[in-house]
Amino acid sequence: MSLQKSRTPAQPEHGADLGARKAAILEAVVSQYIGSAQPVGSSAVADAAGLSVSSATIRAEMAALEHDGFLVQPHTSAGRIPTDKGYRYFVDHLTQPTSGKSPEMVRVKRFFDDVHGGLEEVLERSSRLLTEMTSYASVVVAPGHTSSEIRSAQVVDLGGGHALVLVVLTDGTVEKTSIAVGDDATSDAIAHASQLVNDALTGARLNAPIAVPTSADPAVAAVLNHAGEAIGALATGAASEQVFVGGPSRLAGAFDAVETVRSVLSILEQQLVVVSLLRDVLDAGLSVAIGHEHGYEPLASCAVIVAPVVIDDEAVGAVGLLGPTRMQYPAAIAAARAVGSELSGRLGGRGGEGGAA
Amino acid sequence: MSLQKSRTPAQPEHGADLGARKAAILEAVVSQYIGSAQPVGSSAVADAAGLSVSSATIRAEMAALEHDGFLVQPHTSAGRIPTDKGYRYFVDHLTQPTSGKSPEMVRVKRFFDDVHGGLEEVLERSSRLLTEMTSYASVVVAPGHTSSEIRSAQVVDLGGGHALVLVVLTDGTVEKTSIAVGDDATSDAIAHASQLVNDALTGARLNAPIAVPTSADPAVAAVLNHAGEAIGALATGAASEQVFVGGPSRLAGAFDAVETVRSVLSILEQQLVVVSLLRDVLDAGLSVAIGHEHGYEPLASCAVIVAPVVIDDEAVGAVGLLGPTRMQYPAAIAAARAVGSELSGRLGGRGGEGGAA
DNA sequence: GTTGGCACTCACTACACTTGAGTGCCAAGT
DNA sequence: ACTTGGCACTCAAGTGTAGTGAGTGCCAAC
Repeated sequence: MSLQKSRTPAQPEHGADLGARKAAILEAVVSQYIGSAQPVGSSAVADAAGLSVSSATIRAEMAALEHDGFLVQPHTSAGRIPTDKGYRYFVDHLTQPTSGKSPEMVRVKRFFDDVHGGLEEVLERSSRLLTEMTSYASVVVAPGHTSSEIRSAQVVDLGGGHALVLVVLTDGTVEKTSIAVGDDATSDAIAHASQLVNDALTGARLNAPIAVPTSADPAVAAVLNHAGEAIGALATGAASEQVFVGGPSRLAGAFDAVETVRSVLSILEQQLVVVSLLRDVLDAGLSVAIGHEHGYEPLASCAVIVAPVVIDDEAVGAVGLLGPTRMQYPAAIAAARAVGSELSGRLGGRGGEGGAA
Repeated sequence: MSLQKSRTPAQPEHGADLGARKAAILEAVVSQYIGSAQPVGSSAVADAAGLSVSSATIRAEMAALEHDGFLVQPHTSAGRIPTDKGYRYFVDHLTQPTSGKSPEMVRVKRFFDDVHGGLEEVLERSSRLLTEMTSYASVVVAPGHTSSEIRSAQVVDLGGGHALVLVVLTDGTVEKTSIAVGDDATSDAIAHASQLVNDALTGARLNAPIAVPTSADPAVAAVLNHAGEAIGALATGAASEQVFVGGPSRLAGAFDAVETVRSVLSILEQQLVVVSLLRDVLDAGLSVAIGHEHGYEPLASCAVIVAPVVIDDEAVGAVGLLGPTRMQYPAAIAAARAVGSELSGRLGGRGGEGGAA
């Protein structure tokens, strides 16, 4: 019943609380299973692992690993498969934390050097980059604009009794809503209102209460009234994050049960769920959540890798990867971290782009 | 060897060129197969169809239908399955073209009455509506802005040597790019440039060559230069359509081969391919393309339903549904048509929204 | 032209049997 | 106290044989 450090007091251990040999065996099982998706038997481990012990010894160790919850057998006469706990140990202890200049880092860096364009484009292409590098589904959650400052605000006459309210933020994004102003609003009144709105709002913050000006001219006042409502709606709307999901089709190949595929895909379609999933994982202080570790039952056979997007020491967004529990953790983690940190640099450095044309 | 009208010269036919009874049998097979996904046998047809003939007669007719390419047998002792040609006949002749006020029409109309918001939101929610009504994957291709007129154009200083060029179009959409203007561009110079750009561009059309003004002031001229390039890029960018894909997870359940699911999903992720698929089908004058009828091999087991979005007698966009060949054609067609036409009305009527708050 | 009857085909299931991968245990060796 | 080879045991997967039943095609009779 003793789970932790026990049973291997004399071994020269450097793995952690598992004993070097058990750790090596666990690693062999996990890597082989990740590669083949087939249960791994004792002789396969004996052949592969650097240990020079017989399969019988390995069998004994594997039995212990199973007893301790790191491995399971699908049926009596089969090899072993890692449990969530087994994968967890693998990522925590058996994976060296991205030694220096990983190839992923290099590739991501080069990619970001080449990308130009607006915020949305950068985010979307980041997500595509992630799925291409890892062949898992990727998620990029963009920071909301809670703390952004308004650079410019306008009301543009669209004709036909309608106008567009648009607000430019310091990070280079534009929020807009169209409003009905009624046929009697002259374009002069709209232009006047626009001027007032711009003067009043420039420099304000979206998350602070916003004071919309009034006017003595009733026509202008009417427009201002509509615009005020619209801006209020914009402020709440802009606070919510944008989500970019990339490469869900990659998941279809990862599972063999169609039902699993369906439920996982349908989760990915619900952006709110995805966002809170990532947030939950980050809040729990994890960068990897395996199987049941995140509470989302439909994703029980998935692992989630998350890396925060950090600006000024504050996590404002996240990038994530979603794949089967038997996923290529080292590469995937490296990729997610690299993209997360590059994105942090890019977004933190400045508005969020790199020049047109 | 004679395919068309023959062999049933004496029958009171109103089906078309197949004979009323064959048509009824074909219809029974198709509907039952759509429902059950199981091959349909002669006795099942005899029970279901309104015909009062024995299964032996039905067998003979079914053999003829198979000979003519409307049905196939998966193996000798199985029932029959419709071919692409069989489905085609079903949709063309055995489906009354949306008699008046279909429930789909009603639901779509009510939906559009309730939806408010900007163009993108309307499109996205349309796509969601479609997949919810039909449980197939939906595609909404929004019109490009080729013929839209510019309502307003501005350059907004973002600070840090960057600025945002934004163009508001009559349809209420906003196109934007950020540009690097260099640290020496004063906010006065940018404001001045913005004024010039707005004066020059308001009323112009994006698809016409755009003349960007110049200025004697070198600082302003530099900004104008950058803005000019950006606007050129915007014009080409804005011409391309926006694509909204909804509910791809619905496809996972529709096929049992994982490989099919994967390839179909990956097609759906390539927006360019989706757009040309819809365009091809429309150009061929079809509203339904079944199996191999569209040339896209990976979608050979899919059917595509398309309805154009028409403004001023010109097809500027499209809505589509993608499902297995054994799909609920009547309902799906009705839904696509309804959404297509409502969308046409909405977009054609005016900028593209319905008032905020 | 329709129908009931009938022989035939063939996927599917069940069952028994074999095979082989893999285990757990144990007694002997270091 | 570990390690190891040996051995009995388990069980999924593959193979061969029947039996079953859905469904067909054909044909003679109506």
